Amino acid sequence: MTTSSDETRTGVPRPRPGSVGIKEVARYAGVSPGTVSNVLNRPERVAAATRARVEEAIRELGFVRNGSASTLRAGQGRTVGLMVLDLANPFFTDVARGVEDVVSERGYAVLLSSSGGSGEREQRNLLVLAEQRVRGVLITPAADDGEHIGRLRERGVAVVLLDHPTPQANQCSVAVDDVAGGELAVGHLLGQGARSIAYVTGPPSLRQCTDRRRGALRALRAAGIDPAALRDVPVSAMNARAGQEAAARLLDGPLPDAIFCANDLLALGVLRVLLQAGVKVPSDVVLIGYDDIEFSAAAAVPLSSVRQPTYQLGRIATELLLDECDDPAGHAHQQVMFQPELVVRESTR
Amino acid sequence: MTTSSDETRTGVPRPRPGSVGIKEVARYAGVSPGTVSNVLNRPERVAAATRARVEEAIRELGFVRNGSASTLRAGQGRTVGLMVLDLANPFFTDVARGVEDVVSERGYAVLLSSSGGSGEREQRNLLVLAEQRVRGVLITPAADDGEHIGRLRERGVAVVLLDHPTPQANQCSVAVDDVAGGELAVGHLLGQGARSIAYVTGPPSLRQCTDRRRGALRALRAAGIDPAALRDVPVSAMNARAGQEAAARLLDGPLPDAIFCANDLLALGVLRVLLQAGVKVPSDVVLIGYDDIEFSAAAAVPLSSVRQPTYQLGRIATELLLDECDDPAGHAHQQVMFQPELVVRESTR
DNA sequence: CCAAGTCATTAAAACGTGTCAACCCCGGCA
DNA sequence: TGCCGGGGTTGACACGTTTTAATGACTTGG
Repeated sequence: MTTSSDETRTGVPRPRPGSVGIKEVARYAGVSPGTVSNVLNRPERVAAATRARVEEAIRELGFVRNGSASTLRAGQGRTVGLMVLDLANPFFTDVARGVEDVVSERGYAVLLSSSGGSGEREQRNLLVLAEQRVRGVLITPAADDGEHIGRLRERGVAVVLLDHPTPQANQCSVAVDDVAGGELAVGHLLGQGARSIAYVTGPPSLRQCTDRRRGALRALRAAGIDPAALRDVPVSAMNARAGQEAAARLLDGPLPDAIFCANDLLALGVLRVLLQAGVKVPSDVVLIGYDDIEFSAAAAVPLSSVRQPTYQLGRIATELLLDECDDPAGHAHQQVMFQPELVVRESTR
Repeated sequence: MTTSSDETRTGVPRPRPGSVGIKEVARYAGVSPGTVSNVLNRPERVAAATRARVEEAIRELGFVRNGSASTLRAGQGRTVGLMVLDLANPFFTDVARGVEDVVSERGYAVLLSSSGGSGEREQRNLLVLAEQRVRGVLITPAADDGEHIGRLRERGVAVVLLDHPTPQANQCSVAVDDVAGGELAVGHLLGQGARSIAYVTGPPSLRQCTDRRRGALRALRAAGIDPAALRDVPVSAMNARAGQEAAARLLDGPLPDAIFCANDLLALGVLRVLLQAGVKVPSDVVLIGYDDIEFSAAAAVPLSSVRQPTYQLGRIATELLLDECDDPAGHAHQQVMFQPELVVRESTR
């Protein structure tokens, strides 16, 4: 043993960190590079004593495996892509939390991307993910065509649709029944005596919006009410500001009995403007949102909403994805569909 | 020109997508692999005609560059890591939005990681980032020691501290003055007549919490009030649930005049329990949070808070990071410090 | 004591790209 | 005509790892 910090007990000079590769580790431990690789990837194949020596060398030299080289040679890496619609929406960040937790547990890494609802940006970012050779992609599609998503799968990238059901049996999907959710919401509004309902909704290209609308109509039909009782109030984004604009437009004409917002961010924006205008919720208008984000319960008037198992959505989707990645042969595609749950609070009482 | 979709006009069979590399493109375009690489990396060096032919081949074959090989050979890739404290906190998701926007604009990709405030998890995830050979890391440190962060930098990874000031001139940091923020908040509370103040705060390992506390004490001192007027109410997490627990504890004893929460999530939790217990805000207690997240304005009692330029924080930090990555030599480290802003709403009026 | 295994280790060949020195072609100049 | 120069292009090697077939040492059963 020497006390010099630059020399090992075998007299091999220690390379500067960053340039230390499997070879240096091998030399330091007195084995071949192949053995070091075995220690990293199939520890059971190497004798306990040598393994210990190699691990010691790894620690001593501060070796960290070069993921690029590994991915290149092995043909597959340990990263997955996550493409969401909107990072500012707690719904998606809750999903992302679930994703990140699972991914981190299994030693993977997650490449984050946001399409912002734009098909073009989605496509551009998917290209970046493809270049990075992600093993799989979790995606809430912005444009419905499934064009470039299909291409991804052809390239051998596992894809799980996130918050997006699919009838096709050749892929996994995890979603919540938005039609049922819309029906729950509007059914509840009707039960509270509402007869005219405004539906504040994002662009029709978003499946979530149209599905919730279909559910709303179904509830009306079930109650024997003219579907015309549902009036669309389209907005261009799904955030609180858009909700404020929607409310301003609503205040221009005669108020409906009830307002159903396609998500809670919209509802919070609507609520704010209504209260400022002196409209009482729920006595003048009843209001319900969707997603049941954490903040809805704490709103000026606690918001009724439709709850989705958001965090679980992210977890399950990621588990499906990684299962497919880790064992593509023995993997059976699943289409998971959760049922939403009505949460009644002051805004509809 | 032939009509077959499997053959090109030159009769070269088209390889299946996924296995098409720079070589296949080269053969298809009738050039050497080196030229294709030049088209990708230094287009100006190749004649317009050949460049067009290569680009055509790329499009035709659906070639996607293998990022791993590229990174391996070039020694550096086009990904950066983002390590946040808590994905469920809108503060960090706003920051993440700024990061993602810039990163996406510049053709980079972002590896997302969350430490959840745990130094151990932070270290584990940093290792994954190092393996992926990220070019840089944006990090809000969970453990203050700067131990493994230093190691990262030694490895040649650019590091920008996010929401974390540093006195050291050898690195970039972007932060908001938390001491000033704490002073603003408590100064305002004192101005409203408060003489006893509870400070609901997370673990002392979080710099944000201790800095805001220092600011609070400074405000007390400036007003000539005994610092003992500030009572700590420590909680183990920085979310709404922890806020609820803190409020429950507060309700056990005599209520203070005012409550200062280390962030808005805590404040929203506190507010909820107070209202349920019949405590009136602001007449019985005044309440102020920190961060001014979007939802604070829409709370049951609109919440006073301390606003930070969150999205900008993410943008600027990323720009600094990428500038350093793209030109390490000509890069001058900067320590950016934003000033927070008091936002007064009903909860303190 | 030998044949047949078993187990641990090794050497060498890939993986797909970037880089760099060498090379070729063509026009201009002496 | 010969030479020079420079833009365009090429070929081959290197990056750090995984993998496979082969080698060697050691055990076991006959």
